[in-house]
Amino acid sequence: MSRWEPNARGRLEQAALELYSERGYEQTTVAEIAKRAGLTERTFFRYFPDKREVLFAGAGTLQELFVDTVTEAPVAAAPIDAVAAALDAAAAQFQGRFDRVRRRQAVIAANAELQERELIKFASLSTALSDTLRRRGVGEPAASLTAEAGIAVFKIAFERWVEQSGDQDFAHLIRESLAELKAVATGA
Amino acid sequence: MSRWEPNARGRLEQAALELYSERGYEQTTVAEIAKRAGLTERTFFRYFPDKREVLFAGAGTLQELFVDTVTEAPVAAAPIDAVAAALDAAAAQFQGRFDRVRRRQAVIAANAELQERELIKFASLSTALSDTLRRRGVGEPAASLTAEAGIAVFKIAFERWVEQSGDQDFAHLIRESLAELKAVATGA
DNA sequence: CCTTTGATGTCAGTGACTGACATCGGTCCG
DNA sequence: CGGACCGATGTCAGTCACTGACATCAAAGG
Repeated sequence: MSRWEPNARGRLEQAALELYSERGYEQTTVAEIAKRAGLTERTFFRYFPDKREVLFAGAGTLQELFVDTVTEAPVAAAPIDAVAAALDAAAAQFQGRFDRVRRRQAVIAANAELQERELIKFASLSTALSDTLRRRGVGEPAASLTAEAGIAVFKIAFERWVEQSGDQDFAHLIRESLAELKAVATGA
Repeated sequence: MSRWEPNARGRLEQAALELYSERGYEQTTVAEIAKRAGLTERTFFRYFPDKREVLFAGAGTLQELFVDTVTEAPVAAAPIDAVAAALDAAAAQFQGRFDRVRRRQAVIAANAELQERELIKFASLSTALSDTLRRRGVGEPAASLTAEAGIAVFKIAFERWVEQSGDQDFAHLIRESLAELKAVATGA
């Protein structure tokens, strides 16, 4: 028998999401999160660098998925299409977890600090995407612009997906937004 | 004779930029900023809601400029061209202040928290732009996508402008980036 | 059996930020 | 003129996010 309950990190994430949902992000102290997870405040900060990051554990995985998908796209694929493939792959990841994603998003939508953190995660995604495109031979500023445009499409499709009741396909919303971007960019 | 030195807000902004430049954002305490401005910490927080915001005083003005320029664009102008006009107007605002802008940007580039704040300012700009476009009759998701794409162009042109020695025209970099976005979006 | 290791706890800080209240030139009104 | 009021600032005490230093102790390994 081990000395401690297993999965401390997961318990902290769970407790944080619950408390942020119940009483709001600002009204929750780290000590309370730790207590609900059966740990101390100090231990919380051993797993997460700050109070916000506990909501963004999945960001690293998502970024890897983006990078891998772009890397593995056909050499002949245009940059924007390689990025589109990555967005589709990401959509598939989210598809099954609608309820949890939505709860998390409601917490973020209610607090500006959390929105800042979300934005920097998107920015990091964009940078990673841009780097990957450059490794495929895309120049600047094309790589950065393609990455930013792709993330914009993702953000807007994601918003729309979360807002509605869950019947619309995320991947479909992404394709729609991408088509709209192409139309809009050419001055339609 | 008035009871206090005038322009407390301006003195705080100046002191903050100096100190953030000299020893870095994290190594500077709000008490130090206030002291250099001849005020107390408490007064700092009466002018700025937090330690970061003191660097972003101009954001409101910039947003007004964006919104006004888009509002006044010819009715016949395509959404992306109305946004392009706003970017040009913004470029003109920055053009003369290269040194100060660059110093500020160096501070922001050195600290993740400040980057988060900058990102949420850009996001706010994007939302304002999107709202303005919708008021011009542009639908969704076209309005949001046009706004996001426009901000992406601005961000990337801005980066390039700040990185180089100041001889390249900001407005020119914006036009270049916008052209590149159009090319990239269509799958070039 | 003893040593080492790793996850956790304890404790004492620092600094951002807030609420409540005090201060005191300037201004305005009677 | 004089007192009431106002608004920018100061003072003070408190909360909470976050950090560094050190202690604890079951488990793993020799």
